[in-house]
Amino acid sequence: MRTLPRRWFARAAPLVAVELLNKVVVVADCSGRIVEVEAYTRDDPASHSFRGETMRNAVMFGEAGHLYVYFTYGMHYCANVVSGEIGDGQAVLLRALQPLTGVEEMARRRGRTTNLTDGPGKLCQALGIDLTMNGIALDDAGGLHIVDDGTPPPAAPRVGTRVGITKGADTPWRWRV
DNA sequence: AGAGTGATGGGCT
DNA sequence: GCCCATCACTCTT
Repeated sequence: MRTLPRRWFARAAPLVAVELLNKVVVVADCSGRIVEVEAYTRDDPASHSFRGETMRNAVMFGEAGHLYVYFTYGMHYCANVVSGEIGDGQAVLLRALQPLTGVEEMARRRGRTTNLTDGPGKLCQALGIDLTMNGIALDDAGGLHIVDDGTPPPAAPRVGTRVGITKGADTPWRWRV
């Protein structure tokens, strides 16, 4: 059971994404196993970093192992883990978790007892992630960290392509357990 | 199980 | 203005 150090994330986003599967996200008493992720790189038209650095996406261009949180659709937050080296503009979006601990608290935050963390906006609501956590380091005390409990990444994760991008063939992928 | 749709607000062209 | 890396609700197979 070790908290992943920030340097662990300083590799290419697609690689970090696959290895994040089956790791555990911990926020205070709540935790969940990562079962779906998506990698975003600088050359991906769907990536926030595609059009360069702005005030909003600055964290994504910073040091790996930090949390990039953004607000979208007028009501949802999404959490990403910065990867690569400084300036790369790479991140991995946390898309879904399997709830492990603190289920009651997550249910209270969600206002329901089912489908607590099966979507990027849902897991942020369940874990209480909002813009105040944007930019925090994942190996700092408190806040959010990601731990390895010994469960290996799946040998053959389900891979999915993304569609709906106007530019040509899309490289970013989505991995599921 | 899957398709359609309204809610809602900040960021970018 | 228009676009979203969304969600939940509703109605249809």
